[in-house]
Parts: sequence; C-alpha cells; structure tokens
Amino acid sequence: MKRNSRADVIETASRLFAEKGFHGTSMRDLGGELGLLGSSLYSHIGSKNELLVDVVRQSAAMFQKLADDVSASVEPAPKRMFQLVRGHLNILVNDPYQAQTFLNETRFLPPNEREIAVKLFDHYQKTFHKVISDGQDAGFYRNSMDVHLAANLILSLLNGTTRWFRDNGPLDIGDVSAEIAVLLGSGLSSSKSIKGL
Amino acid sequence: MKRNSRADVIETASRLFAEKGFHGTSMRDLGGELGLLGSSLYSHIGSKNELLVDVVRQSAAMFQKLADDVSASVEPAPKRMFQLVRGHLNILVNDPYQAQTFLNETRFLPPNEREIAVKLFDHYQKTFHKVISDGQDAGFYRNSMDVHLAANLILSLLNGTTRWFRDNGPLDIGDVSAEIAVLLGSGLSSSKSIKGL
DNA sequence: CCTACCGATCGGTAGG
DNA sequence: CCTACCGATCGGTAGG
Repeated sequence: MKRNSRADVIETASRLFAEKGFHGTSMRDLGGELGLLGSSLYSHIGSKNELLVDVVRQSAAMFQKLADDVSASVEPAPKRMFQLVRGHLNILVNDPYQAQTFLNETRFLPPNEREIAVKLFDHYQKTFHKVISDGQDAGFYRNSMDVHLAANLILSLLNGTTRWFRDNGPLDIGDVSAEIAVLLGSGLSSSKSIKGL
Repeated sequence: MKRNSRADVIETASRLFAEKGFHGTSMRDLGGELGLLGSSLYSHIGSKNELLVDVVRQSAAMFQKLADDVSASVEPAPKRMFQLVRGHLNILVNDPYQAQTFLNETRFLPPNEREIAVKLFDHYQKTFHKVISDGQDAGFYRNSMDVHLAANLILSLLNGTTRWFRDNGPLDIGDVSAEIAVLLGSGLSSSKSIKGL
C-alpha cells in the first residue's frame, strides 16, 4: 500500500475524465481508483475543477512546445508539416488520456481557464496556418486552398485518431503517420491530378 | 405558451447533450429549456437514459440509410466515396446536436444499447472499406494502402468537422466537401508524386 | 488518509 | 404539467 502523490491523483483523474467524462467522474470514483475515500483526495488537491485545470494545462504545454519547436524550424514547409503531424500524433499516443481530456473536457473548465486554453489552441492552429501558407508561397501546396480550412481538416484527422488508435494494436505510430503523410502529401501538392471525383 | 411534444423533448435533449454532455445535463436543465419542471418531463419520457437512446438511434438511422444507399450504388468507387463524404457531412450539418451526441455520448448508453450502436457503426465503417477496396481493385487507389487505416482517417476527418464547422460561417458544406474531395482525391490516387515529405 | 458529516443536487415517483 | 416529495449521490469541510 503505497501513498499517493498529487501527481498520481492528477494522472488517474486524466484517465477517468477521458473514459467517463469530467461530469461522469465523481470524486468517490477517483478515490476508489487510488484506494482511498473521495474526501481524502482533498489533502492532495483543492477542488475537482483544479484537477481538470491541471490536466488541461499539462496537455496544452505539450502542444505549446511542439508549436514552438516547429516555429523555430527553418526546414521547408512540407518537412515542418511532417514534424507537426508526427509530433501531434506523438503527444496523443504518449498520453492518450491526457490528450482526450484536453480535446473533450476543456469545455467544462471555468470560463477564465477555458479562455486561456482556447487562446493557446488558437496559437497552436496558427502554426499550421503558417506552415501551409509558407508551403503555398514556396510552390509546394496549391494556392487555391483555403489555409484555415486545410488546417482544420488536418487537425480533425489527427485528433480523431484518439478514437481508434491503440498503442498495442497492429499499427504503430510510424505506420499511421506515414499513411497520413502520403494522404496529405499528395493531397496538398501543387501538381496533382484529380480523377473520378 | 405551447405544449411540448415528446419529439420536442428529445430534440432539446440532443442539443443539451451535445453542448454540456449527457452527465452534464440534468433533467431540471432540460425542463428549464422547455419551460417546465424537471419532474414534468416524465409525462413525456420514461427515463433520462431513454432520451439518450432515442437521440442515438435517430442519428444511427441517418448513417444507416446513407450506408444502404451507397452500398446499393453501382457507380465507380471514387464517386461512391464522394457520396459517402458528402452524405456524411450532410448528416453532421443537418443536425449537428444529434450527430455530436451520437459521436460523443454513445459511450454512456446502457451496455446493451451501446453494443447495438457500436455494431451499427461497424457496419457503417464496412461501407467505407468496401468502397476503398473496390477503388483499389479498379486501379483508382493505391494498393499499398491499409484499407482499415484509410477508412479510420477519413472518418476522423469527417467527424472532426463537427468541432469547427458552423452552418452560418464563411464556408458552406459545398466548400468543405470540395476541399475534402481534393485532399482525399489526390491523396488516394494510384498515380501520385510525393514531394518534400 | 479516515471518521463523520454538510447542504445541494441528482433522477425519479405519487397524486392530482 | 405542477405540487410535494423520496432516497441516493454529489463536491466538499472539520477535526483528528
């Protein structure tokens, strides 16, 4: 019977929030998973909201770091795009519970905290906009493409993987990112031939 | 002050379930939106679970019908793929609350009902598998592509649109499906040139 | 981290 | 559709 740290509580909370949702997880549920009573959690944390805040912040920091790294890169746009795709998938796979909580439960944060997360995600999206835009300027990507729309579609595709990708499944993250690379690569290319559609 | 029908209750429930989640919506919340008390809802419905069951079933029926229509089609694979994409987007846009509840809250159904929904979605996915597989056999799509993975990626992309697509936004569903068509079209083509990645 | 609680809110019912 | 409830569960606190 080992003692639980605050980090243990947050980690387990992220799993339960991902699996059963923030509102579907009671403090007694969470305590039960850690082998203690719900009321005992309050020696580690101040409130249930605080748990969600911490999980979302941790996840947000991951995406923030990726955005910073890619923004600092001087590689050609398609390579930076692959860095984003690969890095984004890595974040989702490394801590799927944290990522799912970020993606699905951020809306349940208190308003001020939610705004911070939304702004951070906007900034993250801008990294995609920049890469796509640079790719157009350099002739890699179609100029006809709506930059915001393309970014939204790519992010949708990436975030959706949390719904079906399993780390112990038949595919590894390399398979998935390679397939996405091909899918996006050809689809984003300036020279393309659309057939049949 | 008009009376509410059972259909009104379900429709409003789908909106609240989409916005605040199943567990984040109380019967008193729902009653409040309809101008009555939470307890008064029970003259229209039997339980809160029943509301979720009904919303999910309605949405599931939409996807079921699309799958049946496309399965009955004898068009070339790329055209059927576009029917799926366009039809799927139409369902999401026509009733975004219902669709979001289907996508996000199905997991909170009672086990037996959840299994039904999962099976139905599996069947829906198989429609994508068939189209992709046919497209490979007919030489439209790369044979190297993993059919299940491609279907998952396409569905991720489509379902993710519920997070950002707004019916009154600058883009209409035609813009979005056209962009997706180009993205998928070239990316799925058997003749392609990957550059830079 | 537990014991022993608290007021608030939950889904739901009986009866009109 | 309301009045008047019900037992269960919620997030959280005081004190050890």
